[in-house]
Amino acid sequence: MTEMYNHHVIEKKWQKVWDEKNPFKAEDDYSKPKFYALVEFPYPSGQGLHVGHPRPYTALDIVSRKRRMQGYNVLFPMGWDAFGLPTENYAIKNKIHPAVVTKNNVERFKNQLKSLGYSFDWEREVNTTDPDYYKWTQWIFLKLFKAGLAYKKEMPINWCTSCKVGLANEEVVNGVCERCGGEVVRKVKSEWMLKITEYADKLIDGLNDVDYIERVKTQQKNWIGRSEGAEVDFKLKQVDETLRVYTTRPDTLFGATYMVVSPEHPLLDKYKDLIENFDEVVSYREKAALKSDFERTELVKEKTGVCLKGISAINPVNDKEIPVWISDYVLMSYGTGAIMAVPAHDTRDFEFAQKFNLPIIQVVKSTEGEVDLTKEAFTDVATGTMVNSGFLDDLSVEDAKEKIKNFLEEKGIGHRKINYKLRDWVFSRQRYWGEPIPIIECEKCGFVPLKEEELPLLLPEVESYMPTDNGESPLAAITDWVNVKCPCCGGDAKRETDTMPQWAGSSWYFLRYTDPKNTEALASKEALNYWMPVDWYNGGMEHTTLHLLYSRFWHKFLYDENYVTTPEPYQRRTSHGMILGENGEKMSKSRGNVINPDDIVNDYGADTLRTYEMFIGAFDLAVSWSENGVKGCRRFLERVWKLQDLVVDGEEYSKENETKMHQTIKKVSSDFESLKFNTAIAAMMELINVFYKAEKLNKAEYKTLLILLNPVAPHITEEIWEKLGCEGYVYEQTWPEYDEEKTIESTVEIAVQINGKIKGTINIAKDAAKEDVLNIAKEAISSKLEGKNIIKEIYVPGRIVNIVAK
RNA sequence: GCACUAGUGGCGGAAUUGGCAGACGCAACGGACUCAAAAUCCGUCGAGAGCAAUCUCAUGAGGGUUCAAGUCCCUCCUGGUGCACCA
Repeated sequence: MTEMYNHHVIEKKWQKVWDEKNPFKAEDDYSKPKFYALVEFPYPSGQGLHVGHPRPYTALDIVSRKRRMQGYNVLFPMGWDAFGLPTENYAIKNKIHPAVVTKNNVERFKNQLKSLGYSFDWEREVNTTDPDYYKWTQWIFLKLFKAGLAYKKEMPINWCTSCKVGLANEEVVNGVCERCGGEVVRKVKSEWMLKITEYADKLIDGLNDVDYIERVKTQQKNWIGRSEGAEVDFKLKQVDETLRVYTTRPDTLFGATYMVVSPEHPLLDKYKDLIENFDEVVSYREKAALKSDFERTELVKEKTGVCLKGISAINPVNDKEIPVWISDYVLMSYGTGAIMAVPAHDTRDFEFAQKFNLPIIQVVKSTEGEVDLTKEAFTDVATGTMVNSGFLDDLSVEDAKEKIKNFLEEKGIGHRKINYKLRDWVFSRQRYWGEPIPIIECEKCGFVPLKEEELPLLLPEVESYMPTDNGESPLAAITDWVNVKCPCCGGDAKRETDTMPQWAGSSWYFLRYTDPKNTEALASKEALNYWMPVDWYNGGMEHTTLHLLYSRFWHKFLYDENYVTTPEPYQRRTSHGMILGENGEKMSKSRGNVINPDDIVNDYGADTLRTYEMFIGAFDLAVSWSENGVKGCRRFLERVWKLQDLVVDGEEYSKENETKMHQTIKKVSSDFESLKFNTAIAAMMELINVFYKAEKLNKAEYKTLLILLNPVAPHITEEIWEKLGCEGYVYEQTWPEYDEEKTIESTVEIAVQINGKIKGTINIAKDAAKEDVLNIAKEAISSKLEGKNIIKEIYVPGRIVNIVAK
């Protein structure tokens, strides 16, 4: 009898071996085939590792370990996305420097990750808060600035009227401040913006050349929201002024019965003397300022608005006078901040028109029957034909769009316009714990970038990390840091005191891993040329639209500037689902359903935790935690361990197990590649069930099992390998091959149906002729065919026979 | 609200992409071992009817296409993620 499986001893022992031998180090030998596996680096929060973290990490650890056994030079790095709000808030509350908080949190995270036995190359660890790192974050910003992609603009921020500080969206709960419950309003502030919209088309087109899961591509495209429409100028009746609108349905211009402008539209202040009810406008605007964009555009809510008295517009195609309204469902941030309303063919306009009794004119009819415009708008483009539209009548919607666009351009009252839902990236934060923006503002010279040799611009020490009560960052209070001489003219100037958002550091970290200690460049051309692109990047679905787009944008910019060598940063992108609490809800302290991975590692072992997280369910779906499931995986590993009692000599697979061995190798190999870890593990469970049934296995079979299981459970498999007296280590073995011929059983069992219902099964040779199979099948169910007429006989080779009979 | 996504036994989930629904695991139940319990091992395990062979129903609900539907189409219901200053 072999001794008990003691995970405490075994896991420590092998982690020590890996630390000393460092076998998972990525080599700088650029002649080997490379594989770059990347997981999203964590934010080192004060709570320590969450059981959600090991899910993606284990997945790519499995792939990385397998690739090494397949002969690749693998880069599988880890680092820390350590700037951020929670650390700063913790620092404010406990009066500890955020750098100290970060250091402690990183240490804890690192120990936890090491206890899980990941094959990270720790020599390439990066930390976004390290000045040697953020020097290059600032450097990229300067490049963006010099390329004209960074600019300042007045933008609204969330402002707590009671704390008198700017708040992150997350800190605003139901319109009030999360800390004090005070009222939150939008306050306008001049902020740094990055022109991601300039890369909108490239970000869409680039998706054709990468291998992302389909829903990630779809979601990115929808987020960018490219739409082809037209801008149309409407003249105001009372003054010589045009009101420009953006529309995706210029074909419906004849149906425009009123206009709506955003409450923030500049035209309102310009003509406030003309607007007889301007006080109503002002009070409406104040109410709108309290709502977020997404509250404003909610369809279910009752539409509100104010009709401007004293101002009206002229529809340019039929010269009809139409009223102008303001309403909060029109956003200043999309299009021109003004729309032409066509209530007959737009849902929101329809609701608005019904509420305020505005005329609804049909200009599109359906080719598939009557349209009832008293109930809802008719928005179907595919079956639409134009009516009541002068020269557009009888055209299809598609043709009408083309004709009216040409018409607008000929008459000079409008033009084609492509619009994006994507907005430029608000890059300023009025916070301490972020990268300082390396810009000096001089009254004479404007915005002056710091010289590159002055980077990194270090975060200065401050008394308090709390934002100041005029909405500036804490840096603004350090006058001797803020007040500098202009590098251009030598006159008095001031530093930018806003810092960068957390997204900045994570937008290029994958480049730094290729050459993390380089002091001359963000990474050397040679390193980038060899390692990039990332071959496989896994991360959460929640990062699909922000982090993934931001980092692709920066990468594309760096490519255009010739600093990186590939147009796309990531060749393949996959996503994992969340791990929920036992009750099926998101894990959180307040719900009391948080599982600490340290406890699982201690009670069951890292190998069990890894196996369980891979076995728990479909990798891309959210799953609930189950302690009993953990036990089941521990039991599986114990059974693998106890196979030691059954092993007999044998250099080759035994005859009776040969097919099963080859099937398992095939299944596990392909399932690891397609993220089906749960079925890969199930296949290995089936295999050991076969061994137990036979009450024996030979050494060759055991060794193959250990290699297949090693990426999932690296500690226990090394230990058994050693106990078996095998040479070397599992991690340096070659990944097993399978023979397709040997995965196929000589006979197959197939089902026999009558009219699609199963009536029995038959065993046939795998290559039996159709005639023979049908005869055997009919023989097998002859009693049930009696008195029936056979109409049709279907045979799907290796699958099923279906007899259609009456 | 908009975008994406999912719904299968008591539970987590499989199903070669239109071909035997429930692999594998958990829980439960019965048995062996034990003074006993745990662990372990063996067995049963979607629902209903029947002594039984067997039959009927069953993949969120309803309809459709097909020899055949968890898988394809239409309508509806419910859950998850994101919504730009959490990351």
